[in-house]
Amino acid sequence: MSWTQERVELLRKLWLEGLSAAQVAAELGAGVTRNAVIGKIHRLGLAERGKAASAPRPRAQRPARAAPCEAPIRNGGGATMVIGNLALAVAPRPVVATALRPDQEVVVPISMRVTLMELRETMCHWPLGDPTTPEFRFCGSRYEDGEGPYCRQHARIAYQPHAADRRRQAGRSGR
DNA sequence: CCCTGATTCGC
DNA sequence: GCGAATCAGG
Repeated sequence: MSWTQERVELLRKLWLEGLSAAQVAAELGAGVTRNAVIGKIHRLGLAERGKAASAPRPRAQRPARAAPCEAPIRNGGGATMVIGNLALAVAPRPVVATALRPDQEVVVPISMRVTLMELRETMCHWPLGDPTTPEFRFCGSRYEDGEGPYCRQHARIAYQPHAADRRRQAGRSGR
């Protein structure tokens, strides 16, 4: 994602409105980190934002560059989705490939949806919407009992057998 | 632990 | 120019 004129405008607007760098990054959508926002803010000369940020600090020597981390590959064939510098480990097939039937739809009130920055370990990690748009959110519901990465409703969907497996199963066991 | 902005420097 | 890694701090 590059800094197009529109994106720079949105950045400037949100930043001057007082949003934090992380909040601005979340609004700009997946692939934009708060570091990217801060870097751009400085290059644009917007760092002041009226307020004196903090006392001048001497230095911050940058240590040797860390080795690039490997793309996460998890238990038995999860996929990896890479958006910009963000690598999302997608759980194995039941989660990624399960199609929702109408009666399985889980309606998550907009009020309880959260951005990536708002997502906490204790919140449901079920993705909602297109990760490449600023509207992308996570479910954000609290777990029922401190288990798994999903709330009860989404866990039901996530861990049910894949549709193809259900068909195969049905074919095997008769009918 | 959560978060904030600032800075350096390899790319 | 870009932004990850890191720092310093609340």
